[in-house]
Amino acid sequence: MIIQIEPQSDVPIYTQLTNQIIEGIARGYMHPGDSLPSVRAFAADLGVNMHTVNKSYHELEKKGIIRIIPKSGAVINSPVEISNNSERLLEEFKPMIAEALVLGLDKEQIQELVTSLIQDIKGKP
Amino acid sequence: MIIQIEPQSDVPIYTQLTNQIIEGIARGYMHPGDSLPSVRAFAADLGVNMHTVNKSYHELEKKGIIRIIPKSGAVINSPVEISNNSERLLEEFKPMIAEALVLGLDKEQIQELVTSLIQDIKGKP
DNA sequence: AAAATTGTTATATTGAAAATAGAACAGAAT
DNA sequence: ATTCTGTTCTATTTTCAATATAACAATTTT
Repeated sequence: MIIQIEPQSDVPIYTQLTNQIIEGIARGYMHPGDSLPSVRAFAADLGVNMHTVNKSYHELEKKGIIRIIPKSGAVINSPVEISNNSERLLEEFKPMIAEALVLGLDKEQIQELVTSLIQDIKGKP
Repeated sequence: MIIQIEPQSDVPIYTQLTNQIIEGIARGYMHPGDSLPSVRAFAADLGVNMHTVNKSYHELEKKGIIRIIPKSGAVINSPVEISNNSERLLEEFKPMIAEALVLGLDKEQIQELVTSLIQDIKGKP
């Protein structure tokens, strides 16, 4: 799985990494039960610092997407063992929905946008 | 319209302000053509610095939601005079959709989430 | 059993961003 | 004419992002 980091971006490196790992799982490049690379190996691979990868892993753990086993590694959780995050998801989605509405999109157009994104992600290639 | 700033939050004050203004417009508390308060008055009202409000206004202008008329004020744009932002919206939505998928939500559940948010916002009270 | 690898923790430094503060300017509104 | 507007400038403080080492203890590998 290919990760592309843009050091110049205004979005922090650890967030870029978090998002791309999530997208990689969503696309099926990685599966529940799989281990993520060690923070050191991954950092060396990406050319970033170990702590930057570590921060990303802990962000993923906070979201419930992986579990970090001390002195061992990071493992991708299966959806069934993830606690209910609908509350947090709602709060994360709200600003975007509001923005789309203000920009003039109606309900159907927003649903189309969501649908096309889901198909883009799930229709792997 | 009531704005609530949480200084302790990890999301910057100017972003909190931007999001709440957007939500306020989406909810119909403010309308296209309306003027936003002056940066000074708003800042005094919120108990924050003038430049923080100014930064929020420029963020809103970048999104196309308001226009800033030099030496005059900030005015809410109508949707029709907003250029096409679908490209940026797609990029903003993607990480959230991917996260929702990884957390185990299927297409229908995500659509439901979006629908409930839209109804919450548009069904004013 | 010994060596290597793991995540963790701690400290330190650098650079950028966030937020505040005060001041001054020129155009607009009253 | 006075006030108010957004703009611009400089400056400071604080926080965050990122890097850099180093050391520790437990797990894995050899």
